[in-house]
Amino acid sequence: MIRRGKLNINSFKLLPRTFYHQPTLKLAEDLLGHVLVKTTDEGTTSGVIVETEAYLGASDQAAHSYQNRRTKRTEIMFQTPGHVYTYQMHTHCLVNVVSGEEGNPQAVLIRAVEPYTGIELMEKRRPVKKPKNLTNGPGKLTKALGINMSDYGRTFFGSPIYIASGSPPEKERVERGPRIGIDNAGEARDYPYRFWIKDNPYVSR
DNA sequence: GTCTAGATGGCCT
DNA sequence: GGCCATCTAGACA
Repeated sequence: MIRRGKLNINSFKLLPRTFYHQPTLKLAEDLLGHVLVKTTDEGTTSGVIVETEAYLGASDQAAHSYQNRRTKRTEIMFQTPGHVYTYQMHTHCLVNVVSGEEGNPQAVLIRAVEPYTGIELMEKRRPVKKPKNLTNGPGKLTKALGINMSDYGRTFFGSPIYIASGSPPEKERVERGPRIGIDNAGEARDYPYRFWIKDNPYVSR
């Protein structure tokens, strides 16, 4: 059970690096319920991961690393799992967890989180009328948590951006379906690589 | 160098 | 539903 309200951030328990060494689709599902944390000069904010998408690299037309395309941007995807892959999309920054063993450029996009700690700071960074609009999208959550391109290439274990152990949902609370916003990715458009926690109000759609 | 499309979000009608 | 901000990676010349 995740505790609400006041909480000592020192009680966050880092997920070990071994956690990231598993098949990308399983990692995408297993990340649900864990806690994405970011510490900056302004303070610490965190959110429970409630929606993810897997990008399977070489064979996945929707992935930046399709056909093992190796560029300055995708370089980090070729590294060991657990690295941070951030990139700019229009006016926003999106955050991914690098997956797949070294040389296999896969990743998991974090599409939505449920605000957990540091909510005041998040609201200061991202004033919203409806609470759920704080973090119910990949560009929204990065702004609320203060994640940006300076996080590119870090790891999720032992840096200002990390993932702490939370409480994964029951298996029957996990839903799966096609990814969002990749209409021009050929047949990859319909691959069911998106995972989310059923009925969670912070899921993007 | 130039051009284009994009794993989005906010505001408009 | 539509429009567009804002900017960079990637392709091509």
